[in-house]
Amino acid sequence: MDELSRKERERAFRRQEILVAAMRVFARKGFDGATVDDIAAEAEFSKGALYFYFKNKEEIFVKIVESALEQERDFLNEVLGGKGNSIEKLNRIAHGYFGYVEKNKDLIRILHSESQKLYALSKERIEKGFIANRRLATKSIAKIIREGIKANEIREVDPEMGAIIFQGMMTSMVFHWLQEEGKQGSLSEQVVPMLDFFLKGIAKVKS
Amino acid sequence: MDELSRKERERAFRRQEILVAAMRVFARKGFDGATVDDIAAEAEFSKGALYFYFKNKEEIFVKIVESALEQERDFLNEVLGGKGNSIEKLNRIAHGYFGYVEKNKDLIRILHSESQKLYALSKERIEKGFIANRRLATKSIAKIIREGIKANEIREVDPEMGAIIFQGMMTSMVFHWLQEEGKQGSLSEQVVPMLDFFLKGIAKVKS
DNA sequence: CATATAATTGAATATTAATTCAATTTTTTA
DNA sequence: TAAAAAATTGAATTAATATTCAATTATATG
Repeated sequence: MDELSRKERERAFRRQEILVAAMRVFARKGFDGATVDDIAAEAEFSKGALYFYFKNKEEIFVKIVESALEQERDFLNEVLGGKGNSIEKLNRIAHGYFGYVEKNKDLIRILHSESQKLYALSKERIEKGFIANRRLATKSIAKIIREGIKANEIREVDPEMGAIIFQGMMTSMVFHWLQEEGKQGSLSEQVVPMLDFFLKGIAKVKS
Repeated sequence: MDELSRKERERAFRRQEILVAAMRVFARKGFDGATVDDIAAEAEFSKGALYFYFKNKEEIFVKIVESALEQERDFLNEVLGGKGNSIEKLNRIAHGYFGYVEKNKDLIRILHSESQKLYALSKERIEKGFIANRRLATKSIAKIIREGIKANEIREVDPEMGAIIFQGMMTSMVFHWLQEEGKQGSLSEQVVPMLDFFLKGIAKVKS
């Protein structure tokens, strides 16, 4: 039983290795641009082995996207909680998000650039999952802004609108960073002044 | 001579028709997803005719991107000029841009979703062209913000940073709108409140 | 109108890459 | 350690689609 369990762990581990390798290749070349040979080479397996572990190329892609979805959900549940005043919370969300993006660069790149394929291949469940995640974030951020207004820390703005803009701003920063590759420093660095800009715009002016 | 010229006009017109049809197909299916048959069907020509007008599928794509580049340049040169105070100028840029996006939805969708292919296929010239366009816009917007600060219309912010955020905000709105397809109203409508949000954040508070 | 040129077609071919599978190697089991 | 099972390989096959081209039709020219 112990033996069996070890074998299963190893099999799962190899599956995972293949997925990680595939992720790198998809990030570099996109779904159509990446050949199964590319993925096999990156994973240091033969083509045939990939078909032992996965039904086909599409399944590899879908598994990657599925895991991305779960991971994102976990991340959101973690980062959207937390203590402090509203400004601190927004700050922590932004930094958390950028840290998350930096740690999962390949995954994020795939989600950004392959959104069409994602839509074409992924089952409803996945589609809905990502939408639900986004909504969850919007709602949580709006709530923080609303409380910030009550606590006199934030100007009178429409909380929903503020949340959407906050998210849009983060997205566009990530977008910009992904396009520039490694030409610049870390995303977190880049982003501190931008975050300040937003917070200054929204924060109650001291008088 | 007049005859010859008419023939040339017609040939150019047909080339253009093919490009527009291809644009629709690429927007829908991406470069790899779109087959030459798809494009031919959309253009109401046979496959063979496409190869009479263009060397291959790649050339069709590159021509589309090239024209997008020119068009964008023209648009920027037009919209970045204009009179009025700084807030009016920013307002006009945002509305102009959203109008432009709405008029060129397919093109914009291709540029957004096929950025990898674009990078892989397009020659340096094109690559540099788009970067130059972006820089041009950043510089112009920063200048407007700088003048706005001098004129006491805008708070003390870093003009460059403000410009980047302004662009990022517009980009993310467009991104959002493209993803939502026609589920919502026009982009311009959507965007008025968001623009206000940004302008209120940046505008000098009346006291 | 007859001939030459241009435009168009779609079946045939070439290319590329996904998928399969028989053979081989490695690991487990008894 | 020998037989069975699992894992792995890469060459052969299949599938999809880009490209070519000989034949056909339409248009221009004299």
